[in-house]
Amino acid sequence: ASMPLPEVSHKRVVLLFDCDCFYAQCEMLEHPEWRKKPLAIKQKYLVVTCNYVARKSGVRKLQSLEDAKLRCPDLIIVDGSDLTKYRAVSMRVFNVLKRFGGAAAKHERLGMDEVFVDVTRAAEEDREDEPRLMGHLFQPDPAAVRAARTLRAELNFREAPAADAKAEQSDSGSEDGDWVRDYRETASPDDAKAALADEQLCDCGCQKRLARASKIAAEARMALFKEIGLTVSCGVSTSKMLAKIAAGLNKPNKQTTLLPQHALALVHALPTRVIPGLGFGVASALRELHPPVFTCADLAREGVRPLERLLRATLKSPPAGLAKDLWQRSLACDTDAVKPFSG
DNA sequence: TAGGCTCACACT
DNA sequence: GAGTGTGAG
Repeated sequence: ASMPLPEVSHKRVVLLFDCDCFYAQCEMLEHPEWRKKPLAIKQKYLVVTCNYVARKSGVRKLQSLEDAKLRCPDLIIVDGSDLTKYRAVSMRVFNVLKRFGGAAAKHERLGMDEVFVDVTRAAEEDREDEPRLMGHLFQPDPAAVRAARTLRAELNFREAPAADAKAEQSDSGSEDGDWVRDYRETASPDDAKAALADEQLCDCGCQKRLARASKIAAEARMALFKEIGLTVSCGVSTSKMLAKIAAGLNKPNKQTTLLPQHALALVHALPTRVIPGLGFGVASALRELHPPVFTCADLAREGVRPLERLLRATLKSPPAGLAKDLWQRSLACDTDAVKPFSG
């Protein structure tokens, strides 16, 4: 190991709110009669998004209109090239979310349909002894846990959650029944038990902070539904990357918590494209390598120096430090801060 | 040296 | 597609 291995503290708590099929939901707000019908939003000749009824028929994002109509002859198609309506709803979403996480929270917009919220401070406040975890908890299977352990050992990478000074201080499921379950109940008994299993406890207090954050997430999602009528998926974890990946695990209209001690078991087998900042170009170049680099574990084993060479060969002018950042993220370590007022 | 501009690239 | 944001130069 030639490069300093990533430092992982679990002190931050980051939420990612991701509006389900955003443009389609905006249209359904104006046309409730479309809610139970297959609906696609087009720009030029492409379906840019579609509701979950349409997805059941095989309609997909960025599919040609032709394909979509073949798969779903009764598809309702709306032109979405005028974005003004969507921008307005997007700002309403952002303004609702700004009320959550307390005065110290930071909110960052990503495109029109995603918002990161750093709720570290609110999650630290110790007003509830045993906060209940809301929504889903990601649980790696034993094989994935073993694979992550092997990868860590290979790279001599020790997770060091020994808290630093700061942390130490302290379906379209839009039917009503679904709502009550997802917002009002805690995680399933199995999830809750797993969260408290001795071997999975981390002594820095991240479980409690994430559980508190999961409650904030549930309250915010409830507010978005009541005040705007939108369903969102949410990821709860300790970095932007992990929150984003977590949000994708249960969709639509669900929230998922990812404990940092489970992150590598989830990330190691995923394609390199899950790493923020690693786009189509770099991912393709990585696959051309011999042996090819497909997964985050492949990239982690590759190391920083080879990645630097590949970036120089692939990109016109690779930003300084990009190789190191991407490599650290391949080990589920993402230090990118939530940047406030990005919208 | 600070700003403004374009470009490539990534993100939705 | 229809944008926005970022870093390099």
